[in-house]
Amino acid sequence: MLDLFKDIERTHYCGELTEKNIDETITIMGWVNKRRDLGGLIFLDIRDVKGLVQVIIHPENEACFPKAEKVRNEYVIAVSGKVIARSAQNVNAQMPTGKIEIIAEKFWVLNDSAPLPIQTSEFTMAEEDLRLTYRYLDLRRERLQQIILKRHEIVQTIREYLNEKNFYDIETPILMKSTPEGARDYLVPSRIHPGKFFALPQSPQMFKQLLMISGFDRYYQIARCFRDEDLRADRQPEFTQLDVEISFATQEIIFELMEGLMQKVFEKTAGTRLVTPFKRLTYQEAMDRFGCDKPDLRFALELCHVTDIFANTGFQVFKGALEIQGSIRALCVKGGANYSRKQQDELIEIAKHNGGKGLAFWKINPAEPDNGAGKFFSPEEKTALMQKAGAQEGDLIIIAADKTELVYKVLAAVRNHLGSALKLINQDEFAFVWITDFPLFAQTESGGWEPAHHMFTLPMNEHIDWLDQPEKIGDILGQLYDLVCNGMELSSGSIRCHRFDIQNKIFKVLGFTEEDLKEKFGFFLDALKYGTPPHGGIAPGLDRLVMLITKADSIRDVIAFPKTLKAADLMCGAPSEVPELQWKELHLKPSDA
RNA sequence: GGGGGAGUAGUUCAGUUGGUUAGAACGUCUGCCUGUCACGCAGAAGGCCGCGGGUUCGAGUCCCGUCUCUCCCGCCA
Repeated sequence: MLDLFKDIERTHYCGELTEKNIDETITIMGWVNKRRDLGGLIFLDIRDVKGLVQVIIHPENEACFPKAEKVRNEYVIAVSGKVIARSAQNVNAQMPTGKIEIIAEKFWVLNDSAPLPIQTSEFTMAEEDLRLTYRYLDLRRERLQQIILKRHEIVQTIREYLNEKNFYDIETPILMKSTPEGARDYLVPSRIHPGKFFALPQSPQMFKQLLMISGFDRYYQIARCFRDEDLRADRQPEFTQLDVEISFATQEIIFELMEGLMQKVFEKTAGTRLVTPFKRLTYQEAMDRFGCDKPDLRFALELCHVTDIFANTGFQVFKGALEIQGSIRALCVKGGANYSRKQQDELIEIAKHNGGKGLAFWKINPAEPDNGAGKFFSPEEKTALMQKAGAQEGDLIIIAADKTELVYKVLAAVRNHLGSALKLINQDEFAFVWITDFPLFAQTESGGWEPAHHMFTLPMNEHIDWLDQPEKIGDILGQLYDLVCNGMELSSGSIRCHRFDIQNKIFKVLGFTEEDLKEKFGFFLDALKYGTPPHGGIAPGLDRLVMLITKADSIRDVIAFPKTLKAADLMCGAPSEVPELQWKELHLKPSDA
């Protein structure tokens, strides 16, 4: 019953046929998306990557009709026929090709199909595990096809832009040396070197810097990166970054380049004109106003600092925060005085979930001034609080008091929740903001220092001398910057440390011994000695960019073959066990566990 | 490592206080149907109720364990 595939030539894509093709005889190939058999007349919706078109098979056509009666959904067929206009009452306004249809003249069944284990219509969506097990079928879903094609478009636009700006696309190794940077490495055992391992790159960081030293002054790569950490809705173990590095770069040069890139990408692929230059916030400003370094600027709702107002408070919770040198900060919800107990409890849950102990609430209600935490506030405190928060009758004030770090975290989470709960967010907006002036180092629990972002960053010029002053280390700001959009960290970058002496000092602050340095970074420190140009770069996360543009809420939707939250590939069954012979060849022994 | 949600037909789900033969829709199969487009009508097949224990006269339902998917915290320079 199947026809051999020969001497058939596709002339058009289904989804690209329009009224311009009327009266043409064309040949399409694709999948039977839907069969509607009326007994004496059969309609087939044929699908290809460009879309759907309706084919009619009349019973008078004795060559086609018996075949069309036998086809089922997802059979692969080819049809030749004439494109005709649909009569007015038969136009389907929901369908892009709904004004035309094809009268079948020749009909080939190229392949059959077993009934699908998952439904791919827009009306039902299988559970995640099944979708991932049959990913190649889930990818037939219109929405996913559109995203994957959009991703292609975005990548093409990026390449076009960077090529125009004289950037070179250079590949860097996937098998590289394990280095003690942030995340856990994916390791690959070496057969030829017993007991030794390659690591998959967490990013091509060192290679791109080495390329600057070689003289390729403008580099980019659509680079796959690997991190063996726990997953999230926006985190996969392997993901893609647009890796960019520029010699003789300043922060301003990089900002301008990225603003131009985003503008072009959003204009071409999202149909949105972005306003540049983007807003800028220093890290400290972002923390003070929004409680986090990736604020969603699509809505206002800012934190306010009210520690001073409660310097002499009698309220135990606030007192406790003051005693541990913490702070008291507030959010003012306009018109929030009608917030129910249940809604307040919901916010408290969010606070607890983020490590907080709770929240204090006070509704601005002159008839009942002592509601909520208000009964612990003096009249002066109330006046000052209202003034500082810009609150008026009918508003709700939400207060967190704790270690400052925790207060930020809790209120940032509450703020984000309120943003969507109170529908303050314009879903069509893209609110870009640069976050700058990050601290270079962060204190570890044991009192040492670790890189706040990464260890190859140049401190602010005026802070370079502080590397020699232990008491100043925590105050050193780096030439670091993040590009944030709608509360999502889209890119991270920095001006790198091009001088051997400074880089060496940074490593010392981080507590590397001479031996460590030689062993882990010897080649890199060596390279810095041989004429390293000042340079810097940035690495936008491609997956997140695609999520943003396609409004996908899971990173799985923007990657053709993603992994589950446990970093497994359900379709091929990876990771998998391997024969004992392979263990031996790789000089590995099964663990006792 | 920790916390929440979910797991019942091929798929999405319902399943009351623990009580006869576990239901619906979609899909599949059969028949009818010449303008359908989530086609319609009539009928049929289809179940290890995730898995393993336990309580009980009796478990999809209660208890314990375990696996998987998912969301979040930790983690992710």
